[in-house]
Amino acid sequence: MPNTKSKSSAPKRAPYVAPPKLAPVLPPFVPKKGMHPIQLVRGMRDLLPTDQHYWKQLAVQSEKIAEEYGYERIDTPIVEETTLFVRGVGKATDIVEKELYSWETPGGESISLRPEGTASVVRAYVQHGMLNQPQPVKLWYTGPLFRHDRPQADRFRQFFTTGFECIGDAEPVIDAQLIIMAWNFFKALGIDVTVRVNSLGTPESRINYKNALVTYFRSKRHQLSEEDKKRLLKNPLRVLDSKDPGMQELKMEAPQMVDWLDEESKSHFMRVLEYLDEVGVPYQLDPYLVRGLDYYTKTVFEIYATSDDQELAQSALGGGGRYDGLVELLGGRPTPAAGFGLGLDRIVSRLKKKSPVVESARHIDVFLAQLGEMGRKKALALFEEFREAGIMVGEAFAKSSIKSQMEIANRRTAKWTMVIGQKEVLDGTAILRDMDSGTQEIVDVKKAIHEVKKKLGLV
RNA sequence: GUGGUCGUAGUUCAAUGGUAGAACACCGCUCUGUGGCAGCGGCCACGUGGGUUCGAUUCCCAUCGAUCACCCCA
Repeated sequence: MPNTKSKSSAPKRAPYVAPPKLAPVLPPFVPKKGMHPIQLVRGMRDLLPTDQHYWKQLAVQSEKIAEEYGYERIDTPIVEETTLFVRGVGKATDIVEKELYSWETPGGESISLRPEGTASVVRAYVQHGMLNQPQPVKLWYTGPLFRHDRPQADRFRQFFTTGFECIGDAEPVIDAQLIIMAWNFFKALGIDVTVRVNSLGTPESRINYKNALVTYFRSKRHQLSEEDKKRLLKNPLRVLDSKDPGMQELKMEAPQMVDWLDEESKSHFMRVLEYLDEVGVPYQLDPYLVRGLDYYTKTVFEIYATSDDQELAQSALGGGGRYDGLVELLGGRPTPAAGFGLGLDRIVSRLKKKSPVVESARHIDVFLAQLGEMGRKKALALFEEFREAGIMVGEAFAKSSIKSQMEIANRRTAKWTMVIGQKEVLDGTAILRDMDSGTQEIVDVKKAIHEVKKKLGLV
């Protein structure tokens, strides 16, 4: 090391460590016939350039809504300690029981790809002491989630969501405003949706209700299908959602959730609905709406595309609710909170169906066509000048025939094409062609930028 | 995770127990000096593995993937 005179304040140099031995050189990879083609891992997807503008639209809309309602962006890792989800989402939920991507690290920690966003945000809220900020703390995020489901149309193992979490206030107006936000999000995108709402009450009232439900259906056991008997054990509230035709009558007489809500939850729910009425956001009461995460309390809601056609609109575009117990569950002070998430993949899919036409070509002001090596050099340099002047330039420097360059200029709907060949370079000129009329003129190359600006009305 | 359907060029679709065609797209030429048109040419596929068969893209099995329902939700 030539560095002999080290400054006294400089930190001590770390002791020299020999670089690891290089791996033995492997023979070069030779493709063989019969090799299986490498393709996407099941449930994964590529977001192709042709679809990017839909995604961008959602990104813009998410940010806009967040700003309008005073939510601040937060990004949490896609990997968390497994315990976060086991505790937060609930051990017995499908999401944790069979859909979690978990593994053990070399260091022996059990970690998981996040299957939802709320737990991480609450973890961050607790860990960074956000309880010391003015309450409620309003946070939003967007990113990928992972669940090991069986894939289907609009159902992926990696999917993208945008979520909004409002932590630190118990008022029903919070719940209502979250629903209003979600409603406005879809309204701005021009997607017709139906909001379904329900109240699960406090954990205690929910348990009482569950027990009542189980008692009721047990007494009618002989009338239940095998499927529903299983459900009764696993998730009694789901029995009410059964499609079994024989169930319809039984359901009519089954205990209703509303009747088992504690007084506080009931009045909370009524007030949420009043607020929605006040703003004019339509909703459907859905007494069978249960969410797949244990942390929900009181208000829950889901958003579905309004199926105007025969398309099955059975998959929710978004959903959320209140989770008053979660902050405490994750080690924070008892803190009420509520939030919702939006399924971006499914929303993109709706947007695509709604307006499948795509205008792909990016806008360019002028296309630079070159001819011969001298022309190419000049055009390459000119491109930089245009770029620095803020003019959008198109080019195909790798092409040599003027014809193919004109074709590309045309395809990219350039209004102007500037042609520079050997002759022009020697003369210090350039040809400026109007692509609509086909007329062209010779301009001084030194004034080329000014000339183009003039044509574009920028000067 | 359970059950059903499906799997041919980049895309949309054909045909066939004797190894596959078209359209569009892409690349090139006609045309190193001018795009939208045209003509000509090129490129590219039977998801993978096994079985039956003289011979399989076709029939059978498995597998992978997609899709639908269940399930679940985003």
